[in-house]
Amino acid sequence: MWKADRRSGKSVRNPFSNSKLALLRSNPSCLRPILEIVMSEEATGNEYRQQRIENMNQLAATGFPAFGKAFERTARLDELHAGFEEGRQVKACGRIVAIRKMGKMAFTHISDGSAKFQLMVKKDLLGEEKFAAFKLLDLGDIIGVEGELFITKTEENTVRVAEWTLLSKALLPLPEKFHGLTDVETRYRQRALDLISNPEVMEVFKKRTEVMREIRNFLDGRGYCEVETPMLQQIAGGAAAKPFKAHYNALNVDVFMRIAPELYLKRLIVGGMDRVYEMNRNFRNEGLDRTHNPEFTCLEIYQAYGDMRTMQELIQSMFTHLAETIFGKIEFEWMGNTINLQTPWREVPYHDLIRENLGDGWFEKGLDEAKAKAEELEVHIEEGMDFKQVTHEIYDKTIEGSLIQPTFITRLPKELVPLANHCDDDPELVDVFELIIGGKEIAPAYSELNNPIEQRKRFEEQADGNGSKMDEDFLSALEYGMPPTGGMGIGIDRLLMLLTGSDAIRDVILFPQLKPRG
RNA sequence: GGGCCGGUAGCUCAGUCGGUAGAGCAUUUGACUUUUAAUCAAAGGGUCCAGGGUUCGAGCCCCUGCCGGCUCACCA
Repeated sequence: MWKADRRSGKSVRNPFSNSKLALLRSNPSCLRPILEIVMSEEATGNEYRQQRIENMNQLAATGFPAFGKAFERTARLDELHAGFEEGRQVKACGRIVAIRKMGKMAFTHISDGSAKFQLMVKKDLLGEEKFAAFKLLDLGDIIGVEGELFITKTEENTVRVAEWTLLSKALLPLPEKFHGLTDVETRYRQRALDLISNPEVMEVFKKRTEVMREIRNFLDGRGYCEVETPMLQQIAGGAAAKPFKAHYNALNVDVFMRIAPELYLKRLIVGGMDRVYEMNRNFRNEGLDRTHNPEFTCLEIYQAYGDMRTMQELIQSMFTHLAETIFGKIEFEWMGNTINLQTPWREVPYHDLIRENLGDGWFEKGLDEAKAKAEELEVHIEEGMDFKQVTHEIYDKTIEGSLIQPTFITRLPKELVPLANHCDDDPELVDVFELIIGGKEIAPAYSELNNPIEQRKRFEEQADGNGSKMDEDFLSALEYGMPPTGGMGIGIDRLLMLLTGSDAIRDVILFPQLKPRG
């Protein structure tokens, strides 16, 4: 009777194979759960899930309940490999990621996210019942085992299993073992599956954790103090970007997810916190592509009595430190280029870079000549752009992307960077750098503007008559006096793309933003 | 937003000229005590992204939509 699936009318397999019948004979009470499932109208799902539920019930009936309790292991699997010692009795656990069953023995690989480890299960060691039950395990199940370490003929570290227990039953099948999960959409939507079946993905995210920890170590070691400033802001300042909007009921005010922590960190500098940094999420209500996610992680650092040069030294030391301590190398492959982080990095003033690429006489040219050159380079120029804007457009579209090795662009025109101090020798230029690596902007740094009158003026220009956007609290903080300050912002996700050789920001963010599935 | 490409079994992918829906892995059954993409034999498994249209007949051709990838543009 259980052969008939009422829903489809199709036949289903007889769940009672010979080996299973052997189990049933020894414990007839296990018939009940099997029948409940097989006969149940609720028994839905695909063939695999159905099969695994049957296996689960048979395991439960023979003394292996499907969802166990905490398991005290001797060590994690990577530690087990590291401290391998033949003959040692150990307890180990993990998810079954490969299984090779034979008549009276089986080999299995378990993985706990740190490493894989081979298990050998033999009938004569376990006894008939426990061995038969072991053969009911499915790929993906999580088990704990106890046994002796030894090395196989093929010289692989292995546990000879004397006891085992089921810790968690996997009801859904894992992706194919050889190709893993490659469907990009499924990988992002079901990151857990991605992590289980693609070890290199796990590796990237472990590196992410290490990098963030090491950044903190590095900065803490230099006396920088990590702080947390508001994510919910009533005025979204510190950058020019569209914010996400929310409403705070208790105060009946609209609030914004922050687009940058800058204005709060500067308040702390005013308050006397000498060296501060914040490494956390920013939110920008903008497009989504290979290098942009609406929430992204940014490291902002401010140092009182410093300037752009302070930041220049800091970022070179920090990046090479990360490269050497975490990755053990100084060269990285990224987006088809080899990038060498060996310091000192090249520094070139903006105007020199332009002349280098567009000719010595570039800044003597007129607007029409510049536009003609833009056209020649297939750079689109908007109506009404002036000479500086045309120049910058050409820079943006053709020069920046060609700077593969780390390059500091300095002495930018003040129009491009409204929140920085001007250069001592030229009020038209600002004392900043933009760090370009692999043709991508990685970090800007400023000698911060600390003149409150000038700051107010620039805010007013930026707000364009919309007074409600002015952060008056910040301006009055500045009026109490902010020391000369060096500041820098580093896009952590992009840094991680570089260090891990990832081409897409989604590959370094665990749960990237996706459209809802229709 | 524009252009191009894609969505077929749990996974990875084929699918010819429009004519019975295919393979490998996985699953099930049988064999198997040193395997490791185990092996050997057999079997089962499909909302061909969705909805329309053309046609005697559509996975395939046409239209619309959804989701994704690449790319260009925009925004910063």
